Amino acid sequence: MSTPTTNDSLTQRLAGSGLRATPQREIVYQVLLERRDHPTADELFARVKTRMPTISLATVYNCLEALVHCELVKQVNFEREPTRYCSNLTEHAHFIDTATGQIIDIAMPPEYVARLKDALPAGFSMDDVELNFRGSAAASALKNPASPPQSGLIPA
Amino acid sequence: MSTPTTNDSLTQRLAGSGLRATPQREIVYQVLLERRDHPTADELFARVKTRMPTISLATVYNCLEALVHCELVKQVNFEREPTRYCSNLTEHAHFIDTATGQIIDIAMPPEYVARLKDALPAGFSMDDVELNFRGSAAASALKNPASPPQSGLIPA
DNA sequence: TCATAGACTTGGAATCATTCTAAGTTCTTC
DNA sequence: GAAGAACTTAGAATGATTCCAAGTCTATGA
Repeated sequence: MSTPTTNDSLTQRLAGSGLRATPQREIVYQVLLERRDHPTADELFARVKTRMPTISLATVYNCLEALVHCELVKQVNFEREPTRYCSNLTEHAHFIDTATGQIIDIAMPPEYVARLKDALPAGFSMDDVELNFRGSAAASALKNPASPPQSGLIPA
Repeated sequence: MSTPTTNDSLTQRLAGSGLRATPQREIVYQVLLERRDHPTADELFARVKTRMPTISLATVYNCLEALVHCELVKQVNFEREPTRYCSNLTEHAHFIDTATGQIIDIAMPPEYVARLKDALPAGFSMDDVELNFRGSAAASALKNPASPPQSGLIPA
């Protein structure tokens, strides 16, 4: 069972960049949406293969490139680890739990981003921010990151 | 002509981690201090070789590892580009000028870091932040980043 | 409906930053 | 000054990602 709405918007988005909606691209996107962790291309490849055993790793990379190109997916990098892929398109920071390696999205409301931007010295105009926290998250926060925001950032 | 103060502190710092101050480590550190851009291991290798032609790339990596270990140098990563090395130990953000690729340090005063920390939702305790801006910097800012801070961040 | 061209997929080779390895060199210490 | 540890070195190995060449699919238009 597929989700026509999602697939339609996928098709449209791809078409908007002059790209086609192929079964491979649909599955890769679908699988990425299903678990909102931050898989690497390799992990995604393993997940996708269970449903489409003939797909190749090169194709997973190609599909991800297409999805990134039409802005349905974002790439996330920490240190020099393998690139991770993220289907959360809202503006957000990342919290990396150093104990578990788990990556948690932390929503950044527009005011917060604006505040970051305002903090830049004169002469700098930014069009993108990247904010990564590293530390330890309470088990409750890891499982159910829904505590109320304190002053700007919102658990996602 | 060497800077005894710097070398002494280098020796002490290394000793503190049970490491020796070798000529290779001294030169690599020296070269890193001389130009406060953010060179890659390869770029650093090229600069160091002019003074010590026999040094190997592996040694440059080893020296950098030692310097990072004893916290005299920090590693900086953007996307999946080669790791860059930074001798600025004060807390700072990075601004990447998308036109030139130039990386500019933007000092983050302790209050600013505290503010970032406070913004985290309950249940998260951070011990490290990474803040990267991407955009375009005025030529004046690139050459002489000394304009007064507006609301928290300070050009470094 | 069929031919054609362009877009996609695929497996394997190539790339490139970084790490590993094994051998030789240099300190330290006793 | 000998033994052992710490370092350096060149080159091989690794691993994520990209490239390449060949084959397959799909939209178009005669």
